[in-house]
Amino acid sequence: MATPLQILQSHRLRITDCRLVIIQEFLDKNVALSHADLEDTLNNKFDRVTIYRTLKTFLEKDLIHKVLDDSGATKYAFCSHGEEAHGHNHEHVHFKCEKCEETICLEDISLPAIPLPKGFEKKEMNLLVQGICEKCH
Amino acid sequence: MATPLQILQSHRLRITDCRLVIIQEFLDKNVALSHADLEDTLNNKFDRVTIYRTLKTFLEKDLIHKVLDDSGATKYAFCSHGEEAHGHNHEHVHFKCEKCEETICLEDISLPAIPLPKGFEKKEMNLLVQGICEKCH
DNA sequence: GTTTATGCAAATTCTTTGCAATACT
DNA sequence: AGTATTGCAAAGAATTTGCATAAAC
Repeated sequence: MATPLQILQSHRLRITDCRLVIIQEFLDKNVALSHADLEDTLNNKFDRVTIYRTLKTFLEKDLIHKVLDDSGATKYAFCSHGEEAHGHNHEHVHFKCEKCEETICLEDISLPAIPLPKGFEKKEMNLLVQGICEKCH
Repeated sequence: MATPLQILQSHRLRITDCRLVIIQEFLDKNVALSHADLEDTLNNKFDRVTIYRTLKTFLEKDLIHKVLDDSGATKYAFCSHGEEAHGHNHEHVHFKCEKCEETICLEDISLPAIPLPKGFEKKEMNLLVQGICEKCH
């Protein structure tokens, strides 16, 4: 289990407070987080803009990935360690609870192959399941 | 095949130019459209706000549904006729092309059941496949 | 010392709200 | 006539950009 420091180092990113704290957040909460979520939690410790730029950098370095959401807010989740290991796993299954609004990655669930029409080439698949989560039942 | 007029009537919505034209757009282009897409096509024929409100109304009446997208823009697609017939089909498969950026509904493809962990209850499923579409190959 | 990240201000874009005028039934 | 929809103005989110300061390497 890598630490925030190790994660930054292995991605050749400069070590800064903001980056360390945001990675820690993703590791602690195991849910998808939006910019607003982070801003709330970090409670003005860092500038709004810095958080945006940190997320952008992490996205570019494949440290986090976008999580689909129909609420309009862009959410991000930490890329799991399996993904880091062998390049990238472009199959994501997420579950969003309609009550608590939390989105979690269902990492153990693998997506079956989808038979695409002729001429279509798949690069990435994202499945979003919405419903009621275990905690809210 | 229902006309825009018939569609509005069957949903007990008032017949207005903006609504007719937007439904026609959805029927013509068979792709998911964002507010900006509509604004561009309708080229200032209707106010920005009116388009927002029309989309909201159509969403509430289940005439259109949100299409997941990781670009930040909210996209909408017309609900197919099958859906209208028996309430609502909450399983959507969409394909988004990374080149032309178009998103189409793959209506014929059905989603396999996903085995969720205990305590999770599924209400809706959305699969977004990204890659290269037939036209862009 | 050089490069990169941060904070602040401000600009853009996206979306919603209030209200009077207009169109629909 | 009565109710719902539209357009305009303006407010409110969400996100991006520029630039000087500060921190990382």
